[in-house]
Amino acid sequence: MANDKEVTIYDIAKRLNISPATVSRGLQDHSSVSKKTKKKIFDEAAQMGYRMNHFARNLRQQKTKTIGLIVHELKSNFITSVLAGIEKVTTEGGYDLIIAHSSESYIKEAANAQNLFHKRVDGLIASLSFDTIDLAHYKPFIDKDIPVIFFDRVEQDGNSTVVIIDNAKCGYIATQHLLNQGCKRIAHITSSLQRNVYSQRYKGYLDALADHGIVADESLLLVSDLSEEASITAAMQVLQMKPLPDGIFVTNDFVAAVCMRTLKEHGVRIPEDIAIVGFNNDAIGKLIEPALSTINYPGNDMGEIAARYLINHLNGVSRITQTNTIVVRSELIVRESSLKNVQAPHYGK
Amino acid sequence: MANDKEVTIYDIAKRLNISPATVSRGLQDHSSVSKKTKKKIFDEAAQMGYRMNHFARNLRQQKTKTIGLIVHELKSNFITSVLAGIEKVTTEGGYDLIIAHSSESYIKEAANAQNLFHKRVDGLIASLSFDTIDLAHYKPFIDKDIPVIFFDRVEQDGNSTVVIIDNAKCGYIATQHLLNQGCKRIAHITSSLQRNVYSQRYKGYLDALADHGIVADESLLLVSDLSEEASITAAMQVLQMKPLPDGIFVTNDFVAAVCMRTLKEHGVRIPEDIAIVGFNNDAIGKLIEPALSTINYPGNDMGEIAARYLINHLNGVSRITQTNTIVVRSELIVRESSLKNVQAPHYGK
DNA sequence: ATGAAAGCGCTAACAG
DNA sequence: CTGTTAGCGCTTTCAT
Repeated sequence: MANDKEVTIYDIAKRLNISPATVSRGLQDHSSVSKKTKKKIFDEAAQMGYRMNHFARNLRQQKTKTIGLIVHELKSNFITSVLAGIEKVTTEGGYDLIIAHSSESYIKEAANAQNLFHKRVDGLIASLSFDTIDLAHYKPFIDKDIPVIFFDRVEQDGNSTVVIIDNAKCGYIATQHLLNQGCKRIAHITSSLQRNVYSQRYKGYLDALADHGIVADESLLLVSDLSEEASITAAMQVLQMKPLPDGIFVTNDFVAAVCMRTLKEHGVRIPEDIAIVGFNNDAIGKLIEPALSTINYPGNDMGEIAARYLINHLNGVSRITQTNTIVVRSELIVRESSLKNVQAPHYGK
Repeated sequence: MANDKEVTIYDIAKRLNISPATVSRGLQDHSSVSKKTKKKIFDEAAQMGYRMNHFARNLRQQKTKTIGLIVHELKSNFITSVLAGIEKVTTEGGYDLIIAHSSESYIKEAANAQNLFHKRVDGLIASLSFDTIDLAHYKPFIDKDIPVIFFDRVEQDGNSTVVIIDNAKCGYIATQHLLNQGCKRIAHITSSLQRNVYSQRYKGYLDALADHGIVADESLLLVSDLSEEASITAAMQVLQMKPLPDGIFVTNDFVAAVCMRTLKEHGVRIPEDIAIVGFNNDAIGKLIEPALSTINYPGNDMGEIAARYLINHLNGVSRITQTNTIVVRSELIVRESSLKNVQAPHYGK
């Protein structure tokens, strides 16, 4: 039975001796169709194995019921969590999701944006690449009133709706925690300061130092990409520092884990010699030794929130422009890697 | 300029004083349109900001240019790799990807399959859930000649095209490696033996034992889900075993890492007391101590291969039915967690 | 090499 | 509450 003709509303209409319009309305549960006919329609549709043709509908309605997602990288715990959250909400809302990833490249990001624009997504969710320097490639969406929501890595120009955490605050509390542990000389390993997430965390770090009357030392700032190699390099640079730092705030748990390994291989004791705080609360944090203190923030929720806002906007439930910045909760999780003088607690286990 | 009317081929045709049909052909680079007109068409299209309406095209052609993907879980390093591979190939091929995840539930998997069927995907790629016991929900696809490719977690009934690794061989070499290290009493921590991947690995484990003249001890087999809690429980069960095993083959790196942590907390030395081999080559393997020996296999490639086969089939380049089983390479990576008596090498670093 | 015309399946005025 | 009708934008015979 491979090549059955598809069943259309006309076929249903014919069998029931009613008009296709009524079938269409019935299928949409339109209020102006009698219960009886509706039931007949649904039964017949099920019986005949009817499947809606979304293309005809979309063509007619000029809607795609599709949301585009642009991420900088798929192979990331954080992004995967966000994705899961988005997928949940969009599926519930009856939207399809087209995913594009830019591998941290501005060029690819722009190409993806263009592609999704041509595919006519109803809305877009995006997180920026490392080297994305402007938002020009999103302009076609803005011009056509297609809503765009950025999350995590965003440009805070006040013109776009963004879902973020308070990165400055996180940087502050992470650094403050290290200071409270008695650290006096705290290094910061991070990534491109062009991206808000990293520059804000850096700002929080600087503010915390300042509030503790410590003059920031630029040579303690290490910028790199987030690869394993770069992380090893960063750790080696730390080892060269004289005097050695007594604390490091790292912008990413994976990088922190690699650094810790490298430092330990060179005889550095953690946290006694150097205390470490990471960022993201990845699963590895609880598996390495000592367990990694980190900043926890809910990727899943961020995805759900971004998607929910977008869909509400599309459904006319709420207007996006009214809420420009959504800040999601975040918190410090203290584990052994940063506890200099106290008995290790068992948070987050 | 938010509400410009969309540019259609009619608009282009009017401006150029040619017929829409010619524009359509020109845009498709059809051979029966002169170079000159083609150029004019392309220029005008670009100039006017024309975007193809995929719905009209799909409606007309009765194709969706969309591929469905059903996975058991998104938050998995392996799945993410596969996804990245699939995304790459489908994007290159001009296909959209609709992703659905079943959270390891047969019910949800079936619902997702139905949904994608109604959305009329041109093809489907799927990996089965834990408790999926039959393939009935894929029957509508088969009946309509919609190609389905399974990967990793599959049902090898000989009727479907599958992309897999040789799990039995992997189980064999992992176990053999432990035996070669002098292990005599090897436990196996795995998951639902209903799924091919786990049952095959178990088979490999049994075969290796048999080939070394060791009688398998059922009490050394621990089946659980792959959660952190279950992994701790499994480790505790190992600790109860008398005598203690001297090796464990674990079906998943994360589970292995959690087990290792738990065992170490209870004073077990690894690899001296118990040698451990994991599976998947996750990033954590290189970050925990001792570094985890594991089986490496290429998720990315599996994704690319599955997607490529599907697309080739859809494009009529090759017929799927001719190649029923594609086995992807896999290998043992030896690290410190399994090296009982030799100096630790630095493989896989 | 180009044009005319029909139709993919659905929805939304409008009319009753 | 139901039917009639037109049209969304594209492709594709069939003609020329």
